[in-house]
Amino acid sequence: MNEKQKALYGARARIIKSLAHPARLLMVDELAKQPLCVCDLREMVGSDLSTVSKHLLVLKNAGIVADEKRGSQVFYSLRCPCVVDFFACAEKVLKKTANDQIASLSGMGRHGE
Amino acid sequence: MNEKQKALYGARARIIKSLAHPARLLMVDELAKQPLCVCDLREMVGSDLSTVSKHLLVLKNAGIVADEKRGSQVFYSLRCPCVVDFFACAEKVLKKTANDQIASLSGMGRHGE
DNA sequence: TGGCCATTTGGCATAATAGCCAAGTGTTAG
DNA sequence: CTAACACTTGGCTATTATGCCAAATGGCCA
Repeated sequence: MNEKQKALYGARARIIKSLAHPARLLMVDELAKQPLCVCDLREMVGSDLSTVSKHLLVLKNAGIVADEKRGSQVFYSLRCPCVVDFFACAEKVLKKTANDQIASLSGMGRHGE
Repeated sequence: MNEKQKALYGARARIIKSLAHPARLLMVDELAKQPLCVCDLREMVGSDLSTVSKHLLVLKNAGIVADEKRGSQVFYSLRCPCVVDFFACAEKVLKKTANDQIASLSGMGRHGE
């Protein structure tokens, strides 16, 4: 892995890593429908407000969401809607894994495992 | 976030998290072209063999790759090629971030920042 | 069988994350 | 000005991830 590759994959990894958390995925999912303020998201996630705020900072630093102040509230919105496509792929992986497990079970008598 | 959601987003997060590392992204990128053995990947990544092996275990546990023993070697292959689509989206995020930064620079005189 | 090769596993030190509470900042209302 | 609200930041601890070395495993060939 040369310097150029290190920079390229490092940048990609930072973005993907910012999504790699259940609460942040939920927030992205909700923000795909409409912009929401922190307190809305706090209710959905169910964690401490400071925790939610920090998760949003992670997403913001990665360029996933944008923040906009409206009065005393801060609304977050999805900057790149393509990230929700990650869900479909994750679902495919899960489904394939489940299918393969079932297949290996029904094939047990014939070719071991 | 109720129990059902927790399970759903937790499962998705586990998959995405398994990809959230530069070395693993490189390996996925290479495996998208062809199956490779651990020693091939070790050369590409440039880390210790044991490190590469552990990265592959992470990907395997997430269902991203499959392993197949051929003689004394172990070949890994991509189980769900859709994961490479993550790259395109990550690229979009990076590009948009770069564009927005340029835009904010040229707009500086007019609306501050 | 002995030895070599490819790979995995154990162990450990270091670093990064997560999440809570408490304190700080900024905004609106009275 | 003060109080209440929305949010962010600091600080701390617990958990998890990373990556190396060394040792263990499994296959292949003389």
